[in-house]
Amino acid sequence: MRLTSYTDFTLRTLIYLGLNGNERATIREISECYGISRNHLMKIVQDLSHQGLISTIRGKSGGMYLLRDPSEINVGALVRRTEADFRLVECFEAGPNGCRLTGGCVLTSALRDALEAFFEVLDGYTLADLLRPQRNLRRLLGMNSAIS
Amino acid sequence: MRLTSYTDFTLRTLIYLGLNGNERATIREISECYGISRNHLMKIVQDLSHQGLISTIRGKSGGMYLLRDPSEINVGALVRRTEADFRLVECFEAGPNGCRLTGGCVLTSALRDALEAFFEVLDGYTLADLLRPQRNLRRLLGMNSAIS
DNA sequence: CCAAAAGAAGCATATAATATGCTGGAAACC
DNA sequence: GGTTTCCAGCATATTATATGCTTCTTTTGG
Repeated sequence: MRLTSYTDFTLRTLIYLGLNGNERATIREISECYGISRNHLMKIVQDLSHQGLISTIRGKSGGMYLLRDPSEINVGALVRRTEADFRLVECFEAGPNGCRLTGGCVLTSALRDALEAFFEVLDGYTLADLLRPQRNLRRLLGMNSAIS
Repeated sequence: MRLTSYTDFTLRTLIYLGLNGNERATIREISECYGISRNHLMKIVQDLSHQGLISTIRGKSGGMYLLRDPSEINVGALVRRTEADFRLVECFEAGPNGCRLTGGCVLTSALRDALEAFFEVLDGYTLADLLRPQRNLRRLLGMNSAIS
């Protein structure tokens, strides 16, 4: 019962960019700030770019920045996308080799409901909510105290 | 975002035993019925035994059976126990190498709330609820139509 | 009493998902 | 033109989990 670090890093990257305002941030900069793998972050950044959430610019003095207002980026929707595998139990996919109880078992629907409840909570948050303690977060990341 | 098959098998074993009434069931019997590993099931059975949910009897004509009424076995409580690792994201454990945002980040509490919502749904179910379509389930498992 | 059936326990190995690394390429800027 | 940065694909490492193996103890039926 855990999310992938892919999801974790996706959220943290968006937080970074949200705090960074209009400045461009590079993959190297973010990966070093959080102490995470540059390669891994690269794929995350590409996904965010394909989703239209950020703009990436190559070359010297390149980098990335948020394309949308933080209040328009919903956390639940984001996690649903980054977290690919929601098969809580084997029987979620009723294949030919599935559980013999498939079709009569209440457990599957109970777990689906529980998962839905999980996401409904996250649906109540946007990136803007995560950025709320802005001054404090910027300090924690060692950003300049002036907000752009 | 998935549960371990350990949790899955635990629930399925309890369903089997619930349907099996007062009869003794062996590990071999259950593992063959569901097509799962006997070794893995052995550990699950031992855990269930240690938790006091089932009684196990060694030797010829041995086996196991439920000790408690299905309505007293809560699904949420069960999953909380079998699922050991709830560290949704790295920052759940605020170690020395943790995320730099620890302490100011709203994400952690959002995820905790979401996890709580997940379990609250499961807390609403007992094993008895899972056994409700009893006749149908017994047929799916190829059990005798007479209920003990 | 003995042999077979069944669970107990510990350790070793396999599998699969995920994360990380590496190499080469292409765009943008100075 | 060279350096910086993102892009893309593939290869490897890591980790959690699941499975397998061996030996032992208990129980019962013959």
